[in-house]
Amino acid sequence: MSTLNDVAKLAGVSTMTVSRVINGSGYTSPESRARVNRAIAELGYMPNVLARQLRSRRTKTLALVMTDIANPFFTTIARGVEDAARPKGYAVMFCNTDESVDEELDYVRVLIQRRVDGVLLVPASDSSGSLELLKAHGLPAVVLDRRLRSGEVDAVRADSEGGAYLAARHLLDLGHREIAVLVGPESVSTSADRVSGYRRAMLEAGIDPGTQQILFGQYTEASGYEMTGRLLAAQSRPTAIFAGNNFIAFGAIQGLREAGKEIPDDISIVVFDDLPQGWVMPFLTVIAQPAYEIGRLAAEMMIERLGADQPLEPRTIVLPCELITRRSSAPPRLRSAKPTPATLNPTESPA
Amino acid sequence: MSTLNDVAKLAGVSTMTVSRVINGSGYTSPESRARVNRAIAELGYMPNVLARQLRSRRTKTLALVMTDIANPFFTTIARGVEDAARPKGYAVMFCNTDESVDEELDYVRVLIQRRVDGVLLVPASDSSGSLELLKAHGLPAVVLDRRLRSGEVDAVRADSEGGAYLAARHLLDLGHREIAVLVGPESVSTSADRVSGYRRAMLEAGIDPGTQQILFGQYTEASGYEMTGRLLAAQSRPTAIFAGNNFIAFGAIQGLREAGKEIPDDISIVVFDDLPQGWVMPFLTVIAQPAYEIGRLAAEMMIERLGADQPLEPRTIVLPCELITRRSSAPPRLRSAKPTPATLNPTESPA
DNA sequence: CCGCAGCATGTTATCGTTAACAGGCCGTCG
DNA sequence: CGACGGCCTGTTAACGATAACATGCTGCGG
Repeated sequence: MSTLNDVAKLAGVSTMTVSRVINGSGYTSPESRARVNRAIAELGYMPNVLARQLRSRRTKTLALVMTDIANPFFTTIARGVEDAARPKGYAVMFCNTDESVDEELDYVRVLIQRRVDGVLLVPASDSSGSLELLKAHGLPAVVLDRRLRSGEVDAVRADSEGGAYLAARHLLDLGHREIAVLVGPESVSTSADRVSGYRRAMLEAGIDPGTQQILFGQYTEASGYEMTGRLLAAQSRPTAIFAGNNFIAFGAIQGLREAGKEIPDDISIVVFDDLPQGWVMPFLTVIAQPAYEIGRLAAEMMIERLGADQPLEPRTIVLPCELITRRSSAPPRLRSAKPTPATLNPTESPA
Repeated sequence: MSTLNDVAKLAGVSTMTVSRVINGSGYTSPESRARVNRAIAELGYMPNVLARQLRSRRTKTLALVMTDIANPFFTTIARGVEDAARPKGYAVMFCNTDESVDEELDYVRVLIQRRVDGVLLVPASDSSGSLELLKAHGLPAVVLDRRLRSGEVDAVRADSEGGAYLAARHLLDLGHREIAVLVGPESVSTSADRVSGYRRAMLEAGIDPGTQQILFGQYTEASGYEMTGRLLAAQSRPTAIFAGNNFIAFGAIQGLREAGKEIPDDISIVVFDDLPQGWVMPFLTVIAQPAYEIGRLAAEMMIERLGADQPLEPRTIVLPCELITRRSSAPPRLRSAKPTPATLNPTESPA
């Protein structure tokens, strides 16, 4: 494996001249450039990225640490990150924590050891210590998707409270008065915020949220299924469900189907998070988050910070959500007419 | 960010002693160990992986370059690779080429520059030059899934010829005499081999493969759909289809459904590649490849080679495929009894 | 008492690159 | 003519770790 030095010898110049030609930095004569390029071609020289990174103290690498790489919401964020980072010469490492604080810390340690330039973090918990660890080693971070108590850090997220308000508002407008809520862990800000937004809409409509079923669980299909079971076993009979994310919705739909409930005839459902083509997409009424934008903006924020001469003040960006009305929500108790076959109707196998 | 040197100073020893304590190499007294560990804890020291890798000339990193990261066959291989590599202290970089030779070469160049220890490659083509480039820079490679003309390299793959033979044999045993074949590009060895195995079975059964429809396309859903269209437009009327991989099968199923063909009543289908739970899985008769094993063995082969004192001879491992009979294949023209609802019946939304 | 093996530690050079600084040459301007 | 600024190149010293070798101590056998 040839080195800068080999190239320099062959071209009859110093290593610095070779380095300057390769990086296009400093002054080089057209003549040197030609000789160096010829030598590079002849040797099939490839720069050693490790040495470069060690010396320059920059790896041109960002990391995206997220809680569930199987969730289209996060893969969409990942695409946004990558699309913003690549053109600026940054590589991206993707890390999956499965909502585990320990995994998150393990990854953060690895990232520090690899000297990534910055970390984009979807925190598994408010108190993992990851941010402190990063700060202690001088790595900048941007927090994605979730709020943290400490505001001393860049953050990009969607307006969960506002989105949930839209969802509840939509169901109220349709005439629903008993609206159950199924969300993730109470300790995760998105859950809390989505419940807040829901509460605000209910209060505005003159309904006491205390009379409603609000269940906290996990952001998983299994948990959605289980919560739906509890919902249906209870006394009250909600005419609509607000599902806190797409996976909870899958579980809920499965549970409702098994219980013989038709959507939206027997029960309406509105979901936080849209889904890409090929999933259950054309059916569900959703609150769409600008996932791609969240990823893109977070990466841009990070890169801007890395390029800044002096330390920047922490910034927070909150993006609005959008209600997309489809066929899973309708006025309550529409027992007479059946506008659609009313089952899930998944037309295509995913590909 | 503290360094070995900082730790050494604080502990009152030399950097080498610290290095030895951290790596557990050479002799160290319990006393030094204690002092060093205390200093490490106090400083929150984390080793600089870049410097370590540069000096030791090993990155403890493998790369898996594959042609379609969305295909469960390859993600299963990836799991096998990771599970074999992790316990031995190797990290794995995953690279997706989308069957493009240019992307493949780009990745190979990046991997050389990053000085990965070895590359596991699913070649996009027989003649990309990737292997030559790797060899020129002294990086060992293992070729996965596909045959290459040059046999001078480690290789792990499934027995496509034998698997295809099983598939054809199965359909012949059911009584089919007109069996169409839809596969990927003729230039990819797996396509060629699957057609060979099919041919052998047909000849054995006294049928001239020349009378059959054998279509080459891409290993994609779109191509499967398109080829199925051509199939149905032709004169001959196959009673069975042998699909060269899972995505081709998806396209074919879609095409058959649109043409009003029921599976397996009107037409049987056998597919190369099994699918994980949650897909169309419990329905399709498949030739299952030991994907996980392919990945695991390839990684083990590579790690063995990296640890060997002297150069090893190139080795090739070919693993057998398995026929798993399910509901998509049946005797031809069973118009009378309908044992199943006979449509695809996808029960669950994927999660 | 000497030599040698086993333990423990330190010194020096190096991995391959770039940052920082130091010229040297040429032309131009005061 | 000397100073100065734009070009071009080279030298030296890192970046943070480990390989290789050197050294010094202890205890044991001959």
